[in-house]
Amino acid sequence: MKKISPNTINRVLLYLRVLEDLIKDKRYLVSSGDISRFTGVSDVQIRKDISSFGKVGTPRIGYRTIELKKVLKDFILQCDVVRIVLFGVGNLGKAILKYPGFNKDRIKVVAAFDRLGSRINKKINSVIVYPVERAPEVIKRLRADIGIIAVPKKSAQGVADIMVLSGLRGIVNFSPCPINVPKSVMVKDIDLTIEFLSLCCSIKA
Amino acid sequence: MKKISPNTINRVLLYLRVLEDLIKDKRYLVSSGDISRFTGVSDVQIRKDISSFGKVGTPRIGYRTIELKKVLKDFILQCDVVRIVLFGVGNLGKAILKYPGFNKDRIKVVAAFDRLGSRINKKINSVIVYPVERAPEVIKRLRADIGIIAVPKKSAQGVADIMVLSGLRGIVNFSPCPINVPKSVMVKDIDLTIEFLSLCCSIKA
DNA sequence: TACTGTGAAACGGTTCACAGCC
DNA sequence: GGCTGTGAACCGTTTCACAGTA
Repeated sequence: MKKISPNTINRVLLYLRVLEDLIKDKRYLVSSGDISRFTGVSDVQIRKDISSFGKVGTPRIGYRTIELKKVLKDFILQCDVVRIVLFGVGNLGKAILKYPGFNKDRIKVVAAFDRLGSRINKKINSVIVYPVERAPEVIKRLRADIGIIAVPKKSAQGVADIMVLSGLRGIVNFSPCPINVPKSVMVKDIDLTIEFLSLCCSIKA
Repeated sequence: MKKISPNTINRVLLYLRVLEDLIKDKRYLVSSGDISRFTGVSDVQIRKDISSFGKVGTPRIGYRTIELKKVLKDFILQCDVVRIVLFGVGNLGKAILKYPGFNKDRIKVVAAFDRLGSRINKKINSVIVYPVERAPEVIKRLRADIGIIAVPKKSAQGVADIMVLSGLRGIVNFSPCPINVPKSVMVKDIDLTIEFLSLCCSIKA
């Protein structure tokens, strides 16, 4: 069992998505070239990624979709469902609660938290909004894995602290500032401003 | 003039943000160690990044914030304001239109587009929603640089085609499928589902 | 022929170690 | 001492070239 890099994980998740679509369309064979066309990843890269999990394809034929899906899933995703909690039910938070792409991938927002009294105890898309104080208790009870920070900048670190205390092991941080957490907690920053500015710079080049 | 990688661009944008805060606080000197603490980037990396733009710091003292800001800005961001257009005014689109972080960084959403009659000709946060058909004309008139795809998966490629035709050179794609565009157009995919699943996998490791 | 699998080479980015400077 | 700047070493990832196979 070797360590597999975040980059590879992302790519494999793309392959899995393609495989699921193919299987739904009753296609049972696929080549690395096909997957390349669907994902934009080069075919060599795809073969390298897959071969690191064992020999699963057959030369001249390709990969059997169902088998490949099973192999990739076993290595990548032992968890059946991802339970996430949301901090901050503003515009962005609400959009996440209503995001339609999660269901089919077994991602489930199990609770939301906010400080504003007017938002608390409401249900949004059948997710209950709790006061922040109840976070540790609720998170432990619902056994959430990952938390989303969708609060204003100045509250971000405080929320992150609560998340760590509550036992979350992964954080997606939408706030435009880096947060400080123990190394054991994985953080993924998604900073919209930086993304736009960065893209803008790349264009000029 | 050397090429500078997207990674570096992202880091430099972080430095710039820190510098602006420091200058606002009337701090005129800063060391790479300081910036490291604020951004999480290692101090050596920071010095490497900065030194690729010339010798701007002074040993024993550090960098002068105002000067450094100017140097970085000149290399990174010649554009004064980024004009973006939004395709798809659903939950996510609305959240983007209301995102508060853009103003201070001179990112401006100049127009939005949708197919739904009920959304068209409304103003959201003082941005007008046009019918998709008018996109090429409006985009050219407003001289937008970058477009956002916030439409359902099945419409994503069609919207991307319109964007390319309209002359946009950068696309931020929130839809969960890769889009096909000429190499001259820069694409940044932000796939929420993949992000969550990926984080989940990293946790298990 | 058309595909997978893989060792080797090439590349790019990060870290290290230290020179230079005040 | 404390800081910047930089060539060299290091590491991981991607690409190349090709062996192997039905």
